[in-house]
Amino acid sequence: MGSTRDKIITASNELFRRYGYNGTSLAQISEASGATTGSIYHFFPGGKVDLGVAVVNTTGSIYRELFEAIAGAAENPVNGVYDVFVGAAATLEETDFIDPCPIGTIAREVANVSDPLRRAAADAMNSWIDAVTAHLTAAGVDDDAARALGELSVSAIEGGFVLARSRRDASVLVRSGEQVTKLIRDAVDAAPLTQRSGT
Amino acid sequence: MGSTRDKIITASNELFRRYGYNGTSLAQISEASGATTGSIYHFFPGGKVDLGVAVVNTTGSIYRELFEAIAGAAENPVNGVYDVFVGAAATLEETDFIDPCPIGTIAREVANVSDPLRRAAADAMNSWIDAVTAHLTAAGVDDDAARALGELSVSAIEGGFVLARSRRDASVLVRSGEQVTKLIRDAVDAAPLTQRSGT
DNA sequence: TGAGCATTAGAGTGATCGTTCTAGCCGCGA
DNA sequence: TCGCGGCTAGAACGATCACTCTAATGCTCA
Repeated sequence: MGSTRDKIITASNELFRRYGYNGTSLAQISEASGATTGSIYHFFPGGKVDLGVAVVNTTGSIYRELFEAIAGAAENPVNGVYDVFVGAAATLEETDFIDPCPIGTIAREVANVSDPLRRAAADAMNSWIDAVTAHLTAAGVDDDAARALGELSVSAIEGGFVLARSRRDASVLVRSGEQVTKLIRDAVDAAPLTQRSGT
Repeated sequence: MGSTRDKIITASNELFRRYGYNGTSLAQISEASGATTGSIYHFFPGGKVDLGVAVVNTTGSIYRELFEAIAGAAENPVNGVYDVFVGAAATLEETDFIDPCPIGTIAREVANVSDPLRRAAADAMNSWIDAVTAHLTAAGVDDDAARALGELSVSAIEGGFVLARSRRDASVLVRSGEQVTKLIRDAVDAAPLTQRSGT
């Protein structure tokens, strides 16, 4: 079920990443998804904004799950976030520097114009920060410190995308990941031993 | 001289920050600047891209000088970058969360579409990183470490703008500034005493 | 004053924008 | 077989897009 709807969201996601939100037309989305204008407005009665919100919500959930999968597979809690930076850099190079994240682009374009889109973007990024915070508190870091590191991680990745795509060189993400990891290591080392988990 | 040209660039800068690059029309720029279409194409024969490049170059220089002014006025080398984060947060709140930086927005929108704009954005951000690097090496930090911290600073600020504007809460910039400052303090403390300058 | 040129004025171009609308298709329950 | 509602098809709408073009203006320097 929802196959046409899914195709519309998937096509929009890719187009937004490549051309931005305002830079993508519904005609492009129609052609790329194989859905007609009628279908798009059937599933997204609010038009382009409705569609944008759906893309942001969907991508937000996917990336949160991706973070949890990567961080969960890390050999130790300190390296979980670093692995995400490295993975993002690899993705960027493999896709010829297409934006890996439509949310940051949409947020910057329309944060002052569309409240629904702004809120959806905030919710998505907050959910990532929640995930990083949970990951670090599980390693014994206190909540405030963990959250500050989560915010820095998300900011550094989103900002790193801008820098990496402009330069057409993703290595900055790896270097920023190393810097953030230093802070995470210090925070984990400072945690009371009794609260630490993991190896 | 260049008064009309300047007005066009200033108006475009403000509109790009508020509505994005693709979200701003030449008609809006014409009205906001008081210049006619003819004048815009007289000064920017390449049209919107030409204008965008000029906005990026101009803003890039201004922000580089602003960083140097703020960092130079800091009471010690460690706090220079932190003061920039705090200043950015204050600006964001004073302007009702209008994007302080048109360059990040333009870069994300058109990095895969317009090479001149992509390169101009890269040049601007690289010049900021050069400035941070120079600031830190003057405090004795070795060049590679200083550059990595410069890259993280610019990424964290650009990414922080996305997060702060979506949340309509600029405090994340202050917290990220604190985290980055920890790394800078460690780097300065690790520098050989003979190379340190400042108090 | 008058020639020459940078600049401004603004109507007009075809293309494309997001959106609306009506007609028809399809599969399923009775 | 019929009817109905979810879904699709795609033409059409007015608005607006980036851009072009021809004239006219105003400033400078002789």
